[in-house]
Amino acid sequence: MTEPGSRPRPGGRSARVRRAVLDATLDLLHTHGMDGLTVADASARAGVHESTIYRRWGTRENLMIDALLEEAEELLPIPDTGSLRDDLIAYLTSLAAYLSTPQGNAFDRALAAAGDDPAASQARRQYWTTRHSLSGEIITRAINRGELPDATDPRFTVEMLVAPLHFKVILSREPLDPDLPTRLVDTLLRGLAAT
Amino acid sequence: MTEPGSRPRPGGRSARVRRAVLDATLDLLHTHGMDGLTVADASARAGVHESTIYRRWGTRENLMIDALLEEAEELLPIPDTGSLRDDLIAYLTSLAAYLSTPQGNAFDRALAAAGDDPAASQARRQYWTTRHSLSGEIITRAINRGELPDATDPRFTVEMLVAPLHFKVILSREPLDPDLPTRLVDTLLRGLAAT
DNA sequence: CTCTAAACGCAAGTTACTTGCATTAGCAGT
DNA sequence: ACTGCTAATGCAAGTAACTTGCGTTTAGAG
Repeated sequence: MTEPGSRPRPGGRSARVRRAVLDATLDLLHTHGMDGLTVADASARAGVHESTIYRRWGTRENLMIDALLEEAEELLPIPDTGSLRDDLIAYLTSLAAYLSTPQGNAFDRALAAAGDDPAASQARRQYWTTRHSLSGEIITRAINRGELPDATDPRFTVEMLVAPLHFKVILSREPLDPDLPTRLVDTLLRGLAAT
Repeated sequence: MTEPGSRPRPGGRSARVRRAVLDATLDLLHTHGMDGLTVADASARAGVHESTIYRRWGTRENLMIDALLEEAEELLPIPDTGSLRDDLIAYLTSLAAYLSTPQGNAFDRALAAAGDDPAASQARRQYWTTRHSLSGEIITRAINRGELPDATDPRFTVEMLVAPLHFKVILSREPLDPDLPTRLVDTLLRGLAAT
């Protein structure tokens, strides 16, 4: 055996069940929306018992997060226009568009509503780690082009820009204004005092 | 009668019940934390039936929000030091301190987890309206002192600063670094390009 | 081909939340 | 004060969400 003590079983039935459940969950999310998703429905559609889902994912929120994770990755490509300002505006615009869809909205709110159990914590860590490393490239490239000081913190900078979008989606529940990305980027680049 | 059709009954029993329930809820939040609060416990401690709470508040989250609303107001005073930078840093510091307490943390997460029912929507609107009008004064005063351009949008500006704090509390679940307020304020005031 | 244990199905149980109905108690008008 | 009206509450039964113990299946190692 390769691993002493535990024998994970990634291929075979587990993988089949996982895919079936995630596909069923995505289907239901697309048709009924985030509030219309129940674990019972998802299990029935996946041809799997309800308790299987609860055992693997723990809560409804964790299931939603896992199902929407893959989708989110590919819907948020990292632009590379050669200009820091354009890169940032493009990135924030696609993020705003995603967060305005039912799926993106559901993903953000599920991530916010999920608890601190191990499954949710790991999903959170995984998502933000890959997201930060991807979006951080925009900043790193700008530093290499000489557009930003060497000491610029990629993660801190990106968070200052994306946080207001998430804030409106999750906390104040306001629609995202189309020119919000541009305002955010220009304000941060120029500083407040500039006219 | 003053209002045709409906007769509100603000004084008397309703008010007594409301106070008793909110006090019981706050007590339980302080002792058991946000996850330890159940509607059954709160109702028992308030000497009120469980269904009364569900009828008045609808959900556990709405009850938590309502109970923590008053507390939040007085814990976030608006500083007036005469300097924009100092005002902002002081404000963000007190906000960060509040969000780091179990109560502040619970309040933010309850606000994020609450749904879109009328009760929750109204609580949200009320909270952010008063909060924005209060914190907006920092910006307005700075404009009047000539520290900022006349066209500066108070609400937009404050949101750019507070959003990263809420983001870490709700979405990434990271602790708030003590010098985060200073970094945020200085970055926004000077702009990214500055060294 | 056999053996083992992780993953699953099943069913019963617990907890959270909802709802219809009878009762209580503010408030208005006398 | 006294009386009638009705919103707000208590009570109890019901529904739905979630959990758990146990027997069964099945992927994978030897």
